[in-house]
Amino acid sequence: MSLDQSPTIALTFPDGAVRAHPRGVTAMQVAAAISPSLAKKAISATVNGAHWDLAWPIDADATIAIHTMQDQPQALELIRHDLAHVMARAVQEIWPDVKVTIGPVIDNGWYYDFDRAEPFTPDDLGQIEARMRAIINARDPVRTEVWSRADAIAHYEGRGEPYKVELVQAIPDDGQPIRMYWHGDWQDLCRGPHLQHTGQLPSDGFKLMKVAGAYWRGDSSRPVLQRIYGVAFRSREDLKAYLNFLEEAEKRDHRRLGREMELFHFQEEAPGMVFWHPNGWSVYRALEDYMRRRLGVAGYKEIRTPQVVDRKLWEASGHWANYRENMFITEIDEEHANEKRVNALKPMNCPCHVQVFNQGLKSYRDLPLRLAEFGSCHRYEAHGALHGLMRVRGFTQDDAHIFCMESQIEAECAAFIGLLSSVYRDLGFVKFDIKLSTRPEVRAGSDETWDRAESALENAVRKVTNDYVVDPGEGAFYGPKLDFKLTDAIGREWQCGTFQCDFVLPERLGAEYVGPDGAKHRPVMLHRAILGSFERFIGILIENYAGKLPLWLAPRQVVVASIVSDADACVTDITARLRAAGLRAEADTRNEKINYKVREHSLGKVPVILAIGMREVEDGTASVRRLGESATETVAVDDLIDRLVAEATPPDLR
RNA sequence: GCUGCCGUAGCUCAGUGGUAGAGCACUCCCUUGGUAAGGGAGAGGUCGUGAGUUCAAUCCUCACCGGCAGCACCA
Repeated sequence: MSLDQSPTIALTFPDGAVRAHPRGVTAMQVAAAISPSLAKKAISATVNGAHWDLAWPIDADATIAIHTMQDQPQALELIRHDLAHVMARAVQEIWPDVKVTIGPVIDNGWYYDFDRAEPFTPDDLGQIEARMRAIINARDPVRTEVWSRADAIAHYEGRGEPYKVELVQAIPDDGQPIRMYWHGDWQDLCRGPHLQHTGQLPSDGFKLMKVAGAYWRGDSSRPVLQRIYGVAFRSREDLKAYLNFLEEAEKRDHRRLGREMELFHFQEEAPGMVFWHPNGWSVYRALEDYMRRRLGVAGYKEIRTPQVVDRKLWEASGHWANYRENMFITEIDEEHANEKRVNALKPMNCPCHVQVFNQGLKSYRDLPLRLAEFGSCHRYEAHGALHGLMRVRGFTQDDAHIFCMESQIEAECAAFIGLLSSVYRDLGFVKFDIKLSTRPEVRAGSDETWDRAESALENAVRKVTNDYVVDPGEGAFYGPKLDFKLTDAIGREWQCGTFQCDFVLPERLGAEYVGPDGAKHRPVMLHRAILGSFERFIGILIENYAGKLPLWLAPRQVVVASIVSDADACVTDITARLRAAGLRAEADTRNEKINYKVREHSLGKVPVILAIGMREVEDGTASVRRLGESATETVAVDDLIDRLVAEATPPDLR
């Protein structure tokens, strides 16, 4: 032990001030030295960058910042964390035989997993919330103690808490403190930090949301626990804002809008497969036509490959060994087949694309060769994974594979990022994040190859932005990859685009080209997609726009509605002219009032409603009403058609 | 795939151990109405499927199918 330590340490505050304090001073004492009111309001500190409990001692010179509820990230972290404990305490007070496990902070709140024979009911949640409020109102002081491993294990064994025993045992025995956290006479294992007392929690800023089963430690071979989710914010207002956000998300649910807008449906006989209706298919085709043009301009060649392929190809590609559980396997009915062959519906397009590449001898002069396919794929996804258009079993990707030399990866990647950002912008997404996933532990290819591929991707990204994250070890075994996550109108993130290097498949399927040296070489294969699957992307578009798609994507762009039946002929005529001009227009000459028609088409998210009464018939005009606006405008039909045609032009053709 | 909940008319949902109801939508009639629901009448379901318990099942039990939420999965 060092005996020549100075009895004081120097603490540096955010404003640059430096103050001397006794060695071992707590953050609470530091706050108190500044002012009694700060001491009262303080919730935690940041000491040398670490989130620090007010009660923990500081043993050396450090930078320090004292936090109050004004400091949102720290406040939310503490509130959610402590509420997890308060909830666990409330549950054990009500049901003493329930066993506690873990309760981490997550986005917007926390959860806590309990081992209990019966699941919690919604009534239980109300009861737990009430007990939590009582604990908060009791303003129980919080204190932490440092225990030895042996004591902690003995303690939990004595209390019959096997999960906690397992948790303590899992803490590496490297001298890090094992902290016990107490409020009142209830106690939990926790690394902290925590609030001063339970009274600092917002008694009306949280809500228990739902109950779900969850595996202990996420392992599907281990017991299922009862998980309770809560959300928490600093105030009742923030909580309300969040609940409103959830309501907004619910209103945008593409499954509901898909029904209301008559876009698509699902049914039992084909779970996870979309039945596209005329309206939905119209959106699909507008998007596909757009992508086809963009890919063509970017130098891709479109191809089409089989959907049902003999298992031999899947064995060669490695899918039969690694992906078979997710594949739809077909067998030909023996009565009708001369030979019995086992086929599979393709879950991916890449092996077929290599077959196209392999036809004819390729020269380095052919590279890069960019083969695109709107490839219809099928994957047997687990029942529980299916979710509307977002997770389906039959889908179509905007897929393409670029066959190139290693030296071309960087340029191809840069061009791809440029294309992707332009496409996202056209589709209404202004923000997206990039993630670079690098070599995993188990991988194919030499370290030198990985070095070059990773830096090619990184260099390509850097040409566009320095704002990207690296996820070490998360690459595929066959090569590094970039993932692109876009942000929608209400702040949710969706991973859609991807760019993956593959050194393995060309090898497995024997792809080669003749180099300048006259010898045969392996091409690198780049898997890439911008939208991901059309199905899922359309789901994202619907939710992003809350159904109010931009005119060029809207299934019914214009509805022409008569106000009186004497205007019906004129409505039919205008509709025909709109269609002749290339617009998707419908006539509504039903025997209904204009109010009724306007309401119905507004709910159906039709962007433009034209109302035609006798005045319009006589003047050759139309009364134009835009979705979401109550004002109308009367415009000459000829001008209107020109205007709408211009507006309905896809962004790449403007 | 796992846990929990759910499955009644096209949609949203109510309901009962003795073979079912509402609102909207739909059809017809009246109404010709100027920008988010005009009025009236009518039609529509063997209550997800199969088995069991029972004198009797839409209702209770079990299995299966599908959906929802979460988990796991997303080579």
